[in-house]
Amino acid sequence: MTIIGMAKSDNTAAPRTLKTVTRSVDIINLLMELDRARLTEIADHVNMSKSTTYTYLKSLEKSGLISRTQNQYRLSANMLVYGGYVRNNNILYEIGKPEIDALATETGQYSHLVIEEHGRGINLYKAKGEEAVGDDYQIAKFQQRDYLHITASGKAILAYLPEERVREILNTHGLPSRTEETITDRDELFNELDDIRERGFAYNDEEEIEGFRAVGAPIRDRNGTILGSLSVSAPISIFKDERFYDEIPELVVNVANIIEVNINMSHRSSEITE
Amino acid sequence: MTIIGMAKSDNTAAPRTLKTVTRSVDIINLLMELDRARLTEIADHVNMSKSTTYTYLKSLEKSGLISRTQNQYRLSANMLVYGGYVRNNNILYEIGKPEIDALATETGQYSHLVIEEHGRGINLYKAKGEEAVGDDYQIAKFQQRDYLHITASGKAILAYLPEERVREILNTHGLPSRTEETITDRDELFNELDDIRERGFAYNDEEEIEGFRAVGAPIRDRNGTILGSLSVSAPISIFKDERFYDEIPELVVNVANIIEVNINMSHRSSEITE
DNA sequence: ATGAAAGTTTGCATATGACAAATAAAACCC
DNA sequence: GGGTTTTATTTGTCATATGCAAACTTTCAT
Repeated sequence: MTIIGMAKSDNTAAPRTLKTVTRSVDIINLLMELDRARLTEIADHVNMSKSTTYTYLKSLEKSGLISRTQNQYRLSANMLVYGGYVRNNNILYEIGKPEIDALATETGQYSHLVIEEHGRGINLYKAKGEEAVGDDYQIAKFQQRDYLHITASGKAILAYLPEERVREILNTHGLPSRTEETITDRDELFNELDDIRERGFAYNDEEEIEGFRAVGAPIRDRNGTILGSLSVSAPISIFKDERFYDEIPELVVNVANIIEVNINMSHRSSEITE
Repeated sequence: MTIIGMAKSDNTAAPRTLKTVTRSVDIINLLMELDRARLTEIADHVNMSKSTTYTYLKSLEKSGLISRTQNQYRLSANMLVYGGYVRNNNILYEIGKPEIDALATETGQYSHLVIEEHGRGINLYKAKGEEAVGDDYQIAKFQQRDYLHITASGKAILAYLPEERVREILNTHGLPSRTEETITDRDELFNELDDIRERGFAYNDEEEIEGFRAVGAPIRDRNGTILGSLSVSAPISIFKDERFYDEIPELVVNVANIIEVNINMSHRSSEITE
C-alpha cells in the first residue's frame, strides 16, 4: 500500500516549453553557482557542444543577461536592474521595509521580510541590528532563497497556504534537511503547521543553522491570503528561552499586524491579487 | 567630407544569436515596462502570434524568470535572487557600502555607488541621509540604470574609460537629453570629460533632474582602470554654491580614495580584471 | 618556436519553434 | 441566464532556427 504518489495526475498535458529558454536559464543558474566561468567549462557543465554553447553565451551577453570579461562569463549587473525593479514594485517591501528596519533596531538582531515563489522563500529585504553577529550570518551570505520548511518565516508562510498547495510544494522540493533539527517528515510538518496556526507564529529552533533560533509571523491580506512573512533571528545565546518564547514572538506578531493593517489600507492593495 | 561614421567597421562578422533568447529578453523587458500584462497584450507588443507567445510565457514561467497570477504575467521574485547574487559578490559593493552609508549620514543626502555595464550606469547601492528629500527622489524611484552622460557618477566613469570605448558607447546610446542642462553635444561632452580628469571629479548641475545637483568621483584600481564611481546628490537649495563647489567635492573624492585603497589592499582585488 | 588548448566561424541536417486553426474557458452583456 | 464575444490553451504542420562537427584562428604554455 505504498502511496509514493509521484502520480502527477495532470489531466491537462504540460504545455510545450522552449528548449532554448530552458538551456539559457541553465547557463544563468550555472553562472550563479560557479560565479564566473569560461566557454569550455560551461559547455562541459551543460552538456552542449562548444560551438552551441558559444552561440548561447553570445546571445545571452548581447541581451544583457550575462557579461564577459576576457572570456570569463558571469551574471550581468543588469540583474540588479531586474531585481531592483521587482523589489521596488513590491508593496510588501514598500510598506514592510521601515518596519523591518525598526524591528532590527529594536531587537538588535537580524530581521527578514520573505515572500514565497515557486515553492521557495525569497528574501525581499533584510535588516541587521547593532548586536547581530556575522557579516551576514555565515554561509547564508549569498543566499537569497531557501526552502520554506527550514525557516521560521517559511513555516509561517506554509501554515497559511492552502493545504493542497503545500502538498504540491512538498512534492516538488521534498523536505531536505539542513541540521539535526530540520523537520524532514511530512506528518511532523503538518502537525507543526497546525501548531503555528494555533499560535499565530512560527519558531525555528536550530532547524536551519545550528546555534540559531528565529521567530516568524505571517503577513496576510484581509481575505486571509498569505502575502509573505517576517522573522527575527539570533544565536541561542542571545535568544534564551524567556526571550525566545515570549518577548520576541509578541514583538514579531505585532509588527506583522502593523504591516497587514498598512497594506490593507493602502490604495495599492488591489494589486496583490494572489 | 561628412564623417558621420556609423561605419561599423567590423572585420569580424557578428556572431550568431539565438532568436529565442532575444525574444525571451524582449518579453522580460516588456514586463519591466508594463509591470504586468496578459497574454494577448504581450503578444501584441512583441509581434508574435498568440500561440507562440503562449509558449514563451510558459517556458519563462517554468524556468522561473517570470511568474503568473491569474493570467497576469510579471517578473519573478527570482530576479531578486539573481540581483542579490550580483550585488553580494561585487567587491565594490562589499567595500563601498559602508563608506556610502557614512557619506549619506555625513552629508544628510543621497549617496550612490555606480558601475558601468553595456554603456549604462547601474546603481549598485544607494543610501539616503536624514535630510534627503523625496522617498527616493522623484521619478528616479524605480530606476536602477541610467545613461552615463547625464549623471555625475556616470560622467566620472566616462572620463576614465578609454576614449575608444566612450565613442562606442555614444554610438550605441547617443546623447539623449533629460533637462535643459543635459549635455547633448559630443564635443561639449569630450571637453567636459577633460575638465573632469583635470579636477578629478564630476559635477552634475541640473543635467539629470531640474533643481538637483550632484558631485561624482571615479573609483579606479591600481592600474588606473575604472571600476565604478560614487556620488552625492541634493536639491540646489541644499547644495548652494560654496558647498557644491568646494565642500562636497572634497568629501566625495576623499571617500572615493578610501574605497580605492581598500579595494587595492583586498585579496579579492585580483577578481576585478576589467 | 612549437605544440596544445581555448575560442570562433561556417555548412549542413534535423529537431525545434512559429503559426493557423480548432478547442476550451472565461468574461461580458442584454 | 443564455448567448456572444473575448481570451487562453492545445494540436498538426511546415519552415527555419538551432545544434553539431569540422575547419580555422587565436591564445597560452613550454
